[in-house]
Amino acid sequence: MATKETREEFRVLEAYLAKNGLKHSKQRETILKHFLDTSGHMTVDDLHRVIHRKHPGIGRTTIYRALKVFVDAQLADSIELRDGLTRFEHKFRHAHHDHMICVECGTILEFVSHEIERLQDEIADDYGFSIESHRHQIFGRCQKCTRHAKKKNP
Amino acid sequence: MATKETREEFRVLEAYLAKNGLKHSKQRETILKHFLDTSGHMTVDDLHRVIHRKHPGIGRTTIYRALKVFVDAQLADSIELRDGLTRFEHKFRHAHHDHMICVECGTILEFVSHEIERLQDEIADDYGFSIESHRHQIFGRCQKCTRHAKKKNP
DNA sequence: CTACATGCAAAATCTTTGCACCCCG
DNA sequence: CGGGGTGCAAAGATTTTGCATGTAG
Repeated sequence: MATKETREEFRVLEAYLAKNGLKHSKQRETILKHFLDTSGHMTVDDLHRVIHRKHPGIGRTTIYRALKVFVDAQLADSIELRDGLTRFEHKFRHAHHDHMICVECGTILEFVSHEIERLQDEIADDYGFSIESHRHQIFGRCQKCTRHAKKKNP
Repeated sequence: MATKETREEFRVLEAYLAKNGLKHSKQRETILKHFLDTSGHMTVDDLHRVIHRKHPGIGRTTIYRALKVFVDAQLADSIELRDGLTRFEHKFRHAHHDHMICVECGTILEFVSHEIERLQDEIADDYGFSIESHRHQIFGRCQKCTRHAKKKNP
């Protein structure tokens, strides 16, 4: 587990707080630590569960608010799949990508295609549309679940 | 406004109901008529507002349930943007497409790119992932709103 | 007559807010 | 000390469910 000192993300957060007249707080630091130490695409509940074990004093509300700050500070990205839950992933030094989601086991794969991004820009251009962001999600079955399905229903 | 008789969608619904042991109902027919006569990407509330004016007896719940049936019957597609509302669009004889959403005025443009779909299939293939569906949404400013923005902040 | 359909109200779910209290700077 | 931060409970918002009643087949 990386310590506070080894992670530039803490400095980024401090800088963001300072620039916006916000204050440092023990809770936000704790939440950031756990956010960074949790891999993948976590929901507020995932994070709350983990944090609450060690820090029963930190409530869900604070986690919601902290994550909003992290997103604004460019440390986190929020993504929404089809289950109504907002998930968060690391953004700092994590290049843009899109997602493939297994409807069977919930695994989330990341993919990038500069080709697709280029075509997307072209299309937007044709419409005179200026892109601000996008999301491209593919739902289906991952390799493992596809194999299982074949075994069960050949 | 097309009448019931001129629209094959009613026959598709009947067929679906029959095949699944469901019953015909006046309400579902009314909802389908208004769904078909409403263009674009409507929320349950949009539809309810319109229908309730003429048929105060039809409640939101019934509209929710009817739309679920329409989706199963392949007459409608549900889409979710970023505002937490589920929208519905016509699917029957309406080819697959994706969406560009103006964050300023809410306009929704549709686009298709066989190139992108092909690349998408290729990528999924590389991962051994079998696609079931996808959504590709581009957020930004439409031509009109881009022009306005330029005028205001040149 | 049986099973599906409907409509109201209540429940469920995720997220945001109000408010009193706390703590950083 | 003043203004942001926190945490609990309550409020919001959208969609689903329970239940008594209606009605298609």
